Parts: sequence; C-alpha cells; structure tokens
Amino acid sequence: MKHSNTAQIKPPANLGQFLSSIPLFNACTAKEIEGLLEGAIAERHGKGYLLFSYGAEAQRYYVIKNGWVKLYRETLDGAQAIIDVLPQKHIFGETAIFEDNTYPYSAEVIENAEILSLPLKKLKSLIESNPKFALSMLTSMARYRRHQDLEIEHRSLQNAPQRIGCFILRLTPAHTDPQEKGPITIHLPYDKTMIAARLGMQPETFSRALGKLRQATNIEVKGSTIEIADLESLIGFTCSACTNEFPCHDIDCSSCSS
Amino acid sequence: MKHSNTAQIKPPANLGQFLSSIPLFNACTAKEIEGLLEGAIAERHGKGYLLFSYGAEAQRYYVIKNGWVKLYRETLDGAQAIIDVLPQKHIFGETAIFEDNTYPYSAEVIENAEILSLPLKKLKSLIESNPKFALSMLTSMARYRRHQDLEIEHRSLQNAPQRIGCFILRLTPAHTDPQEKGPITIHLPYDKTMIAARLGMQPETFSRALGKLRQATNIEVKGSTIEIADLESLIGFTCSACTNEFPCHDIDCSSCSS
DNA sequence: GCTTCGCCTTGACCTTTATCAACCATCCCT
DNA sequence: AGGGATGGTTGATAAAGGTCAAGGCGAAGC
Repeated sequence: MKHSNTAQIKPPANLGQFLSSIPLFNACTAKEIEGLLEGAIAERHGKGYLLFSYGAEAQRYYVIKNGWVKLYRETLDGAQAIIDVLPQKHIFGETAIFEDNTYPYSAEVIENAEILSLPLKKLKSLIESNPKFALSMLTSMARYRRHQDLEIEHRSLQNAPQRIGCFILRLTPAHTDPQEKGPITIHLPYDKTMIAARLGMQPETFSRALGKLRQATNIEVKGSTIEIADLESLIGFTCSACTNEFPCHDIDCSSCSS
Repeated sequence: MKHSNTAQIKPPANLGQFLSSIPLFNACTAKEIEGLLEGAIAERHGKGYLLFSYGAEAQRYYVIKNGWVKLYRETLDGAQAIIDVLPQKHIFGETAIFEDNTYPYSAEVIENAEILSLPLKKLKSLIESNPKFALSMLTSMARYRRHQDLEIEHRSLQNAPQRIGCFILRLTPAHTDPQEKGPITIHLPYDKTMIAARLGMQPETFSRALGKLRQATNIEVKGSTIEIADLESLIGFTCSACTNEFPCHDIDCSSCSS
C-alpha cells in the first residue's frame, strides 16, 4: 500500500499547553492537565492509518494535534457510513467511557496527522472528582449534539450543491463578515472524494454538484482552491435551505468533543 | 383548529416514583428527586400543542409521561427538519443549560400527551453538586449521541423501505428473539405522515415504500396495525444495510436524554 | 343517515442522485 | 520518458425519491 500505516514516536513537548488550549480542558488546573497527560503518547500517522476499530476494547482516547480523522462504521458488505470528519483540536473515542468500554465507531487518519492518545482512566477519574470538569464535558457533548442535529437537518433539507456550499462556507475564517466584498480564497482540507462521503454523496455527484454551485454563485474552482467572488450570493444560495443564519461555523463546534 | 392546543392542569401525584423510573434519575436519592420536583407542573396537551419554540428563553425542561413529542427546526420558508420524535420517559429541552439558555429546537406534541415540566435551575444545581448525577447525565447524553449517529448512518445507507423496516423492528418488544417464529403484531404509534417525516421522506414515498416492504417481507398492513409473519425475513431485508445487528432497539435509547 | 375533514393512497411525471464506464491529470517512481 | 498509482471529471443510463393532482376511506360531527 502506498499510504501505508506509518507511525513514529515523537518526543512529547508542550503537550500541556496544547491541551489547555482546547475548550474542554480550559478550566483545568496545571496539575489536572499533568494528571491527564500521564501515559500520553504522541504519534505521527500517514493517511489511511487505522487508529481503532468499532467494537474494540477502549483504553485510550485521542486528541488531534493536526491533520484530519474520519469516524465511521461499516456494514458487513463494506459500505461505510461516515459519522464525522474531525479537524485539529478535536477529541474522539472518549465516549467509550459511557458505553461498555468499547469504541462506538472506527477512526482512520485521512490526512497526515499528529495524534495524541491519552488513558481513559485518568479522564474518568477527573470527571468523577471534579464537578466543574464534568460540566465542561457536558457542555462539550451538548455542543456536539447540536452539531449532529444540524447534520441531520442538512441531509433532509439541502440538496447536493447546497450541502457543498455549506461545507465551503464553514471553511471561511470564523470572523468573516457576511457583507464581506472582496474575494475570499479557501482550500479544501482533504480529498474531494472524502468530502463527498462526508456530505453523504458519491464522488461523481460531488463533482457535478460543485459545477452547479459554481455556475449559481460565481465561485471559482481550481483544484482544491476555491475563490468566493460574491459571498452574499453563496450564502443566499446555500443557507436558504437551512435553519441557521450564516456565520454558523458549525455552531462553533471548535469546542466539541466527539 | 380541530386539534387545538388544549392544556389542562392535573394534580401532581406519584411524580417522584415516575421520575425515579427514568434511568437518568435512577441513582438519585428521594431527597434529590424531591428537589427536582419543586415547581413541577404536569399538563395534558392535545396533538399540535407547541411546547416551546426554537430560540425561546429556557427556564424549564420536560419529561414525557405518555404520548409523543416531536423536536424540529424550520427554515424561513416553512420547511421542517424533524430532529427526533420522542416516546414516553424521554427528557428534552434540558440541553438549554449548556447553550445560552435558549432551546436549540422547537417541540410539539403529536399524540395527546401528558407532559411534566421542571425547572432547569434545580437540574443544574444537582449536576453541579452531585458528581454521580453528572456522570449519569453524561452517560445519557452519550447514549443519545449514539442514537443520532445511527440516524445519520441510516440516512446514508438505507433506502426508504429499509428505513421503514428498521422503524418497525424497533417497535417490536425489546426482548423479541430474532428467531421468533409466530407472527408479531405491532401498532404504529403515530400518524404515517409523521413517521414519514421522522424518517426523512415524503408521505407518498412512505406509502409506496411500505408497499414494497410488504411485498418483500410478507408483513401485513391494515391501517396502523402491522403483522410480521416472518421476522427473519424482515430483519434480512432491513438490517443488511445497517452496521448494527438486529435487536438494536435504538441501542437501548430508553435511557437517553435529548 | 349523510357530510366533512384529516389522513392515506395512487397515478403520472419530473428532478435528483446513483451507477457504470471511460477517460484525463497529476504525482511519484525508476 | 514511461508506467502506474490515485484522484477527479464526464457521459450515458437507471433508479430512487419528490411533486402535483386526484380520489378513497374511515372516524367524528350534524
């Protein structure tokens, strides 16, 4: 295999600072962070690396330092359902605590990534000992829930070009003003095929739908670079089939746990 | 309007016992239950009664004593996205605590229902003061998350007849043996139109898809009564496009909060 | 009894998306 | 430069589901 499962150990450094920068751990003391980090492992993985499989026994949860990870499940005949595709700073695998200590989905690296893995045991004891942290955790889960609700909504109300438009809009910088005039340039963060799967459509449909979107909203597509000439037009086309107003940015899911 | 928004006050009685029977509150002491119930209101509402609207300020959360409630959001032009349809013993509206104290969806009664509403304040202080309860809450949210993940999966992998089949299977008693031979009779719990919306399809599609399902699996449909002659056949047809094995029953979502 | 209304079904037609197949572009490797 | 991945696009066709319009049917009301 080309994108084989390369994994290298990297000397842990500054991990505490990194963890603290994640909203879920915002309120943790230095001591607590230190506790969470006991037994931490930081690794670099190539595209295609399987972090864990659905149903496997869970001892660790994961934090993305950079890169992208997809969460999915698959049927007996190999069809995959993409549950989510996560960017840096996201946490995943931690819900195994609340199940029977097995992972409720599989997780695979889709863009070369640095991944931190931490013992679930420490997380669990922090939840149990610090009510404030439990509340953070709840807040984080509630955020994620809302993010998933939105996903369901998109699948029922938006068509393919609109789902792509929405995906693109959520890639614009978080502080973008809907009235913004000048052209905005964004880069697709991973393969188009993967984006298609993430949005619940076939690659062919994605390609064609992107074409329609281009025609309808004057965006320019060059490979994985997209230039939005007229933001308002894109918003008008996309968000008319959604219950949220523009600067939704996943309802700020930057602080989600998953 | 025919199904107008009737609401009657009902003398609260035995509410404590009812609350304790809900998994989320299982571990609560009698005293804690009593605290939660301070300011409780039990009401009966007719079909169509709007409990609260998306974005409204939230002071209370709700528990379904019986009947059915739909959670949804809508676009400016009136299209609704059904987020979920909840049966008795479910809790909803409680996530407002973790947002900005507004409801993240609208909630409407769809079958005459008895609904209990409780002050969010008391819930919040219980979470903060009792780490065990916070953990119950987390467990409950994690369950719900899984339930929503499954929903997304169904929408990407199952076609209309399969989604209906899955819906029917989840209505069979929880202890049903997949090998069960004798015919099983179930009743659709609410309008077919509503089920269609819940499953993300049009009423016409539902009607036709139910026809296909009937042909494919030898179920018998008479109004809202369905007789499953051959359970294995129904399972085979339905669950082949799903990552779960049969007795999924929403991964026992009886203990979800929403 | 008849009427009415809400709910459900059916038919005809159209749009959207999936599927199958071929082809192109790019990058990488040697 | 050539060969082979990989990823993306395009065309033809089919299937699934949505839309519009009409009609059936049963429960509730008169």
